[in-house]
Amino acid sequence: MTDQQSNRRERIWQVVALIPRGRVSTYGDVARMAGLPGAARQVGAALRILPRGTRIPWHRVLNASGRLSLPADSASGRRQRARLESEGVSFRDNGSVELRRFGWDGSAGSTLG
DNA sequence: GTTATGACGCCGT
DNA sequence: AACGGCGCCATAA
Repeated sequence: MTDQQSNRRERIWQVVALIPRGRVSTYGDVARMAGLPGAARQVGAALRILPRGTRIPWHRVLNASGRLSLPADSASGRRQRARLESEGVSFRDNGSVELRRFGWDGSAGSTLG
């Protein structure tokens, strides 16, 4: 693996690290913010391999529909939801989240759901 | 080099 | 709204 590729991974982590507590983003947006438009799947792959106990707020990344991409019944899925709720993020009955997306600058104010 | 496989996303039906 | 199909990008087999 070239350093380009590990840089790509680290760039993704770096972007995710910027998502403030209580806010969320999407795989696609993270990819774009990392300068990797269209590489949404790579964001998921990068988050999947995070070491245990990482400080990267991986749980703040949702899919474009505003829902968890992790199976809701899985251990990590429940962990993700619990962490989000502990940050004040609330969910609808359908599983979509009710919070604003973290985006570029102040322009991020759209409601997801 | 080819073919699966995914924490994805968009569009048409 | 739900589903399926296809594109996308990197890895693994």
